[in-house]
Amino acid sequence: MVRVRMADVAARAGVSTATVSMVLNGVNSTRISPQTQQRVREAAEAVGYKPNSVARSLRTQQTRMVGLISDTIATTPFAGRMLAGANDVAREQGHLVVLVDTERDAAAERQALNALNGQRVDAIIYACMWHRVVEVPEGLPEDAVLLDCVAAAGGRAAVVPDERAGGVVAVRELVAAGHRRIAFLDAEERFDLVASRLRFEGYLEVLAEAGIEPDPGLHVRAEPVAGGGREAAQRLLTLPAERRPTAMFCFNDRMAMGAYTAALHCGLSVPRDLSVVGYDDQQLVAAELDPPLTTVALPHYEMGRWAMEVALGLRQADPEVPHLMPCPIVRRASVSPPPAQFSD
Amino acid sequence: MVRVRMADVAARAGVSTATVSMVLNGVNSTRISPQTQQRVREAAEAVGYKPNSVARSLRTQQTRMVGLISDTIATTPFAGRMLAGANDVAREQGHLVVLVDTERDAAAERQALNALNGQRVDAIIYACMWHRVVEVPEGLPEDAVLLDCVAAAGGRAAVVPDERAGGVVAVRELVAAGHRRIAFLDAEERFDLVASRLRFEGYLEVLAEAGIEPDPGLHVRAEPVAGGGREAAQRLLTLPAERRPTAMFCFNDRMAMGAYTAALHCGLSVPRDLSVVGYDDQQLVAAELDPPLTTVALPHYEMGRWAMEVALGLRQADPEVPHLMPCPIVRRASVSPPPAQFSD
DNA sequence: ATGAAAGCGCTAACAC
DNA sequence: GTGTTAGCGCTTTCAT
Repeated sequence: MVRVRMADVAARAGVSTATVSMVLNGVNSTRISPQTQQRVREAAEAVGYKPNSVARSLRTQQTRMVGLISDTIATTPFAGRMLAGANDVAREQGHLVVLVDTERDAAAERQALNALNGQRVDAIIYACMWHRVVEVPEGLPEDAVLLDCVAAAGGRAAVVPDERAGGVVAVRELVAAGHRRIAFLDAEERFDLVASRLRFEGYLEVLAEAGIEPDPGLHVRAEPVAGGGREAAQRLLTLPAERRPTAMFCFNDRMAMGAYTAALHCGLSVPRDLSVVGYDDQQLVAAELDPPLTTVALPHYEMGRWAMEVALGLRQADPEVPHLMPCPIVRRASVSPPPAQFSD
Repeated sequence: MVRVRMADVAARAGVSTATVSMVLNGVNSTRISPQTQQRVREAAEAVGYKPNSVARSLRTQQTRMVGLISDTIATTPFAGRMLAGANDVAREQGHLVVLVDTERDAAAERQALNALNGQRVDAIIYACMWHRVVEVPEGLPEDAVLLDCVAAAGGRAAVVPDERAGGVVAVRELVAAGHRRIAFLDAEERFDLVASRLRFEGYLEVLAEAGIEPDPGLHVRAEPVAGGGREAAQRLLTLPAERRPTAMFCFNDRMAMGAYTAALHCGLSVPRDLSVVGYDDQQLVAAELDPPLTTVALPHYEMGRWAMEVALGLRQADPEVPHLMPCPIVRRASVSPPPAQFSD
């Protein structure tokens, strides 16, 4: 790669580098005659000039790069859409994103921050791959924005899914279909999932508004994977008829997948005998189940965009209150009215 | 952020910036007295000096950043492990990865290349989210490395999964269990998947080595999603007993998921009545099926590492022949010997 | 309407 | 053993 500098363009156009800089950046362009501008552009084209952003950054003190520190891009398939959202905004704004995966290792986080600060990125986003409360690493700049997590200490711009509203919309879907015995297949408490508590609140809220007395026996917990969902659903489905649920709201799509299996094993058909709503809208899963799963989508793409917009100053954020991103329901085919004998 | 420069450290330590530079970079360190070194380090610490990589890059002509251009991080959950592999190597080498998602748009690719070249990244990786033959974008540097794709025109360092060997290992697993009527649930030709042809070759190879005459009726095609797998499996399972397969090798895990459903609907149990092997080892899916799916893993992490190693010059690559990364089989619980009446 | 020149913060050849 | 100095390639103020 032959290196051609601004001086080469200047020489060829018979002007100074200052003029070339102004023309090419469209700065003070009124002050430079159209003819000169034309000449400069032609010269740049002719010599194949490509600006050197490193030099530019050194001079201007901004790099047009934003650092994105994430735990575990590796181990969840959710990362993609978050990165995509952040990346799209960055591109629209002529910025680049520098990605660092720290796998939640404190040393790696420190190293990442150093590297990013060293490269003088214009902003930093600190992302988690699932909704959490985090102790932010020491040295994370004040104006870093948190993506899919909130700071334990507070005081940070942050965006997380509106899990409570998601729980509400999920359970309302079931109530609207006529269900009254609605189970919540929750994650076990040991996983300490903030989403768990919030979605449960949403569940309770809808029962209350529908005048349904919550049945503690319908709030069951298991490991938030298919096996857990299966086992929990199994327990529920072997209950005596009058205590058995006609619908299940599952903590995530994997548990819903397990609920499908349990139903099948009990000779029940979804949604005819049992309605199911999941959470996550997991790629390549929710839509592929049989029947396709009605679920609540985690707004990863939108959160990614939001975080980048705040990072780039395109949008204001209140550091005191995390932004709650709506979780839209995705209607597919796993909900129908309850079997006749259970309707009101 | 107060900016403290090398000159500040030099002043405080009572030495020149050259000395500071040498000490802090460990260059020519023999030539500088231990006392001075000590003094410099203390001064750096005291004033909170953080090197400015931008200035360093300008001077040294290397940025310790590598660009990773990818189509669609957004739409597949496979991206993560590839990024993780690349990222890990980069970190080990003190490099940062600059990620650009172009969504396979030519204009975006051009823009990305410009931006990356402008930032003077030390290397470029061009990644696809599934195995393809691509027309590389004009302007992609000669020494860019291709990840999960090969260049139509050839002549590029590239790494892709060894799909043929993957097909072999999958089908051997079935043959070893005693199966002789093994179906291949393939993707339809219109999807134009290079993996499809290759895995089929592996399938045929194993049949040949086992002395099994391939039955064209057992090579069926469908859309490579759960619905397609289900439908294809359905067709196969309604065949007369003597022509029915006892095992299915599925193009991907989603098709295998569909095959499970079909089996269930026919009152067949996996693996007792039907053995199934998938492909991809899709995260949060293969292991969650019931029974957990035996499948062939796509070596995304390893390919990501390989590409980064080549990009950073840690490893040589022959640009004439793409590197084939092994696809290991992941044994779970979907394979067993065929039902007694079908054994030899 | 354009040019000269001073840096941005660092490294490395050369001097002493 | 350590300092001087000349850039890396660009932007921007100040002169003309």
